[in-house]
Amino acid sequence: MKKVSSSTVARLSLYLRVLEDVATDDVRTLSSGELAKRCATTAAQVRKDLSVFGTFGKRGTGYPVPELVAQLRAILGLGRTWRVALVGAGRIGAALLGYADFRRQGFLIDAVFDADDNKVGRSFQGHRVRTDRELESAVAAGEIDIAIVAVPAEAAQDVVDRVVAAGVRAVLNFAPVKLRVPAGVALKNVNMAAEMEGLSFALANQERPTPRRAAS
Amino acid sequence: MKKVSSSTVARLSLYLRVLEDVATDDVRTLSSGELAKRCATTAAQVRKDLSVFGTFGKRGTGYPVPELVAQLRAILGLGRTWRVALVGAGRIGAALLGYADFRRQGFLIDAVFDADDNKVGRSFQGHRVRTDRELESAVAAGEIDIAIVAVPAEAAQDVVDRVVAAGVRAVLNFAPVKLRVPAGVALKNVNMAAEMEGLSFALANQERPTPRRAAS
DNA sequence: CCTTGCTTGTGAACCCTTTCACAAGAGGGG
DNA sequence: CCCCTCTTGTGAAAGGGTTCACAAGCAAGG
Repeated sequence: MKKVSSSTVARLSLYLRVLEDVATDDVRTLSSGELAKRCATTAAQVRKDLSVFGTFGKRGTGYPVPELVAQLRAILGLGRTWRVALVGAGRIGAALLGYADFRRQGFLIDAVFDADDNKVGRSFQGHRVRTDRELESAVAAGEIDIAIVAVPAEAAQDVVDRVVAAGVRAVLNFAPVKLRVPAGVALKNVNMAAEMEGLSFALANQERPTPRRAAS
Repeated sequence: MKKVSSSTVARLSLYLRVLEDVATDDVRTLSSGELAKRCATTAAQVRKDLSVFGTFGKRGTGYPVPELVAQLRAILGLGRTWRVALVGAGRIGAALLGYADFRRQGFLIDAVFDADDNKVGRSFQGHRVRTDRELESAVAAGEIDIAIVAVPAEAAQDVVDRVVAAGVRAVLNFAPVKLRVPAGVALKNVNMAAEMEGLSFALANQERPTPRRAAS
């Protein structure tokens, strides 16, 4: 398979969500322009993104919604359940445990770990917290596909090294640091602090009020 | 001020974190190469990023850590407190309320809103939840700088329209949709579902095991 | 004071992503 | 059956961001 940029994949997620949404309104077909409008992008971008994976549209008509939904789900690998381990049962970890969307999309949180012995043994949202020391063995035995790292920044690299050694090949990191993973391991970051600082930067460096007409 | 790419700003956040970290070890000076290594980027990238804002380094020596920390904090607008409104006191919202890092970095959650009358009046982490109907007036009166949108996808665009109309010019969106904001309003997105789907894509389309030596 | 070694700052080259523009194709109406 | 309109798929152009490569500059040691 040719190389696919991660921005393209991120947009496919959006397209899928919008398509599933309009499908419930019994829309049978949607043009790239319509889809683009609902995803805040351009028609050309939509077509380029989809064309990477095949020819799904019909000229003059647009894209058949139910078929495209099925195709996107297949492309994104959403046809199966992925087994997820959550490392770190702090506030963020606990919030994720209750995030119903995850299970709906096929992500099953299968094991929860924490290094704090006060948390070990307790249950959150029906998930019993296990000790950090069982991490490697449980991950290796449980055929975990994805690890979510929700531990303090200092501990994050260590955790990711351990889960990767235990066979995990996809990691979602919430710690505000750049993690190093070997080639062949997928890594995504969610860095709320950095996003907030980006907003801070934007506010601090905002141009003085443009009294002209606001653009779209 | 010239245009600054948002990837540059995101990296500045990382640099700042690393620099604050090494500063506690009483490191006085750090080269672009060292900083790059700790941020998983390149020396040239570090220098390019910093050069956008001025000349901070000394040739032959590197960057003076305490001074650069101060400069980065100033650039990112972290010298002051930003007033934040949280809209949506669900799981994610509640997790953010307890996120101590926010306050430490100068983000003060000043008001919490929810549309669910069962939540209104209750307190989370010392923040009393107010009714969604007070949103506009409270935001306008409270001189809120940043709105965090942590409501269901269907409600997100409406919320952002309302807070923008009430004068907010920076928004952090957790809903899994692309929001539209007028020019002059900064918008950042945190889309966990999309990140997970990106991992799913990576796993589903992973090359067959490369039995060769793993690259760095 | 001069030489040597190291590091910055930056134009230029490179690469990747997005946008443009248009030929090709589908469908509907007369 | 033909024409007209609409939309896709895609090469080519444009735009941005990253990497390269090197001159300029600072420090330390002899």
